[in-house]
Amino acid sequence: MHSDVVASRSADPRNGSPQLDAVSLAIIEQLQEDGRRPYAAIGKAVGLSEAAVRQRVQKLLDQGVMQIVAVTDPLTVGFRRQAMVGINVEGDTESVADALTGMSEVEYVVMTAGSFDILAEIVCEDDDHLLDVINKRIRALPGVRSTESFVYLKLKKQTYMWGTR
Amino acid sequence: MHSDVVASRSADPRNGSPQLDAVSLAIIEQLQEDGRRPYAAIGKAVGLSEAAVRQRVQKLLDQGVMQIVAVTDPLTVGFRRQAMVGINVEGDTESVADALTGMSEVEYVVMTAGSFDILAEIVCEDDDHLLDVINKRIRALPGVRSTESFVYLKLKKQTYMWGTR
DNA sequence: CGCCATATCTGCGAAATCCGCAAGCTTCGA
DNA sequence: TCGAAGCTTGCGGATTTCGCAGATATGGCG
Repeated sequence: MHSDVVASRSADPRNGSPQLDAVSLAIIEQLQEDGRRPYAAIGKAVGLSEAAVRQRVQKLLDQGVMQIVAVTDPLTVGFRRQAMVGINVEGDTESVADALTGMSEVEYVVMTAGSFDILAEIVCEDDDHLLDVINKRIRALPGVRSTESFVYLKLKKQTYMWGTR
Repeated sequence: MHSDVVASRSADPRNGSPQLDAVSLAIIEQLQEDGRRPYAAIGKAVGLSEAAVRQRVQKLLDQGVMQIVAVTDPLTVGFRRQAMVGINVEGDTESVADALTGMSEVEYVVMTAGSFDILAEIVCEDDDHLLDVINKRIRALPGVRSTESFVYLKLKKQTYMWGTR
């Protein structure tokens, strides 16, 4: 009675991406609008029973495909300095990325194509802490050729609504 | 109980940053670990009644201080091209940032200090769409002097645990 | 100082939701 | 043809959510 939707669209064979069908996508979209929406309401929206939605959501969480969390703008909340750091690497880029991943001050790490090999977003207590992380810890990583920092002045937008538009 | 805690720390006079006390911070941390955690459990953790937690959470949501949502890695999910775009502006930077905010493909906009005035993260259907957004729409904005793109290859880390470490 | 308005917290029942479980059905692939 | 996987329906019981009434501050203001 419903989903004749496009569905699949894997596009990435390796990477163990657990192929999501259109229904799971729809469930995720529902939870992107409201992470606390009841399973029954989601089921009604995507054409599934409450129990089925519950099972799927649990699996998506277990698999790490999605997480349901509160997000804020640290700057608005009041404390901490934030910055994006562009990094150039010689040698194994991924090992540097992994090292960054291990740092608690680093919230976001992405490998990119362009004049930076890696972009990392870091959140710190204050300017001293920020300076310390960038100069002492990141620049000290083996393979790091150079870095460039962009200190956050103001966050203007932050959404999680891809797929819903 | 009380609050001789630091609290305030606005740093941004306008912007109506609603001063958060230590209790609200603690509530947010709870929801950063699990966006669906029951109010009663949160209350027990932060020392408040269930109803009080409910009220504060509702207010935080209404005020836009936080949002509870499902987050994913679009690349893992399987479709769409992502990129970070660094932008240089001549004239009013904020008006350019506002224009970016209005674009549905733009998920993240932040004004920065450094060799870029603005960083914007964009999520697209495919390469054509990406090219279109960058070259036709962003570069066409009045005041945009230049842009530089960083296409995402792989997301390595993504957390929302500031405050909890 | 006394009073009112606002804000916040607590303590309830009532309603809704979550959760585990079982039985039956369909599909898909070995 | 058999078996695994996934969905549905149905069901209680435990848990959670929700709305409201009654305390308890707190901050003006005359």
